[in-house]
Amino acid sequence: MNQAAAIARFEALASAVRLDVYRLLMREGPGGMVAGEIAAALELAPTNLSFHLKCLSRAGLVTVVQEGRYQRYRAHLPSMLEVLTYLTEECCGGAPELCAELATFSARLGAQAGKRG
Amino acid sequence: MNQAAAIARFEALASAVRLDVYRLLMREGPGGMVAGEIAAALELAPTNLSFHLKCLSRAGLVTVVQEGRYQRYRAHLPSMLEVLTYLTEECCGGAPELCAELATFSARLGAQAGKRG
DNA sequence: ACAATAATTCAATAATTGTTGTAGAGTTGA
DNA sequence: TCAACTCTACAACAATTATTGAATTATTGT
Repeated sequence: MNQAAAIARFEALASAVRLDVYRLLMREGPGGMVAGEIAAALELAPTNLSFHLKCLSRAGLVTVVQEGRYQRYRAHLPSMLEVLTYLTEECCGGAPELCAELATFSARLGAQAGKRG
Repeated sequence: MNQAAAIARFEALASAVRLDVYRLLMREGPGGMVAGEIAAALELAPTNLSFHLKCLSRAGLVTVVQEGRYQRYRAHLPSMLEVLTYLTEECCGGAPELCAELATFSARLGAQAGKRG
C-alpha cells in the first residue's frame, strides 16, 4: 500500500456522509445494501449519495456489484486492514515486542476479511 | 467516541504531511520526537509543520509535552483504537461470530496502548 | 416499443483546507 | 538583561471539496 492510496482512504472517511455510509455498510455486513436503501436509511439525495459512494469505492473501502438495475454496495474489510498495516509499519522501533502484537492483530483481521470477501 | 471526533481523526490523517508525521512518530515509538527533529526529518518549514502538528494533536492522534524550549510529540495509540472501535461498532449484524474476532483484536490493541501511554 | 424505476454524470455554486511569510511568546545560558 | 534559539499565532493567497438540480444511461415489466 502506498501513501496516495492511504490518503484516499482517510479522505474517504473524513466526511460525515461517507462515514455514516461506511458504518452502515459495516453494520449490514456481507449482505450489503443497494444505493436506494442507503439513501433511504440516511435521508440523502440520490445525486449526493452517488458522489460519496463513488469516493468510497474509488478509495477501495467499499465494493459494488450490479444487480439488475440496482447497485449493491458492501464494506470491504481487506482495504481497512491494509490501511492499518500501513500506519503501523516499522512501529515502535525501540520496542519490538509491541510490533509482534500488531502482527497478530493484522493476521486476525486478515482472516476475518477472507470470510467477508 | 462521537462522529465529530472520528472525522477529525480521519481528516488529520488525510494529508500527506500529517500522514508522514504520524507514521514517523509511530516508528519512533515511545521516545517521540521534538518539533525540530520532525521538521528536519521530513524537510518541512517550521510554520507548516506547526500547523499540521496542531491538527494532529487537536484530533488526539498525538500528544505533546513541553521540554524546556522544545515540544515533544508522540503518537497516541488509544485514540487509534477508539477510531477502529467506532468504525466496527455493531459490525456484521448478520454474522455475530465475526464481531467476536473484532472484539479480540480491540482488546489486544488496547493492551498495547496501555504500555505506550 | 413504451413508461416507470434506479442510479449516475455533468455543470454551477458555495464552502473549506493548505501553504507561505511576518511577527511574537517563551526558554536558555552568559 | 541580552542575544540566540524553538516553536507557534496570525493574515493573505491559492487550491481543493461538498452540495444542488437538470439531463443521461441502463434495466424492468407490460
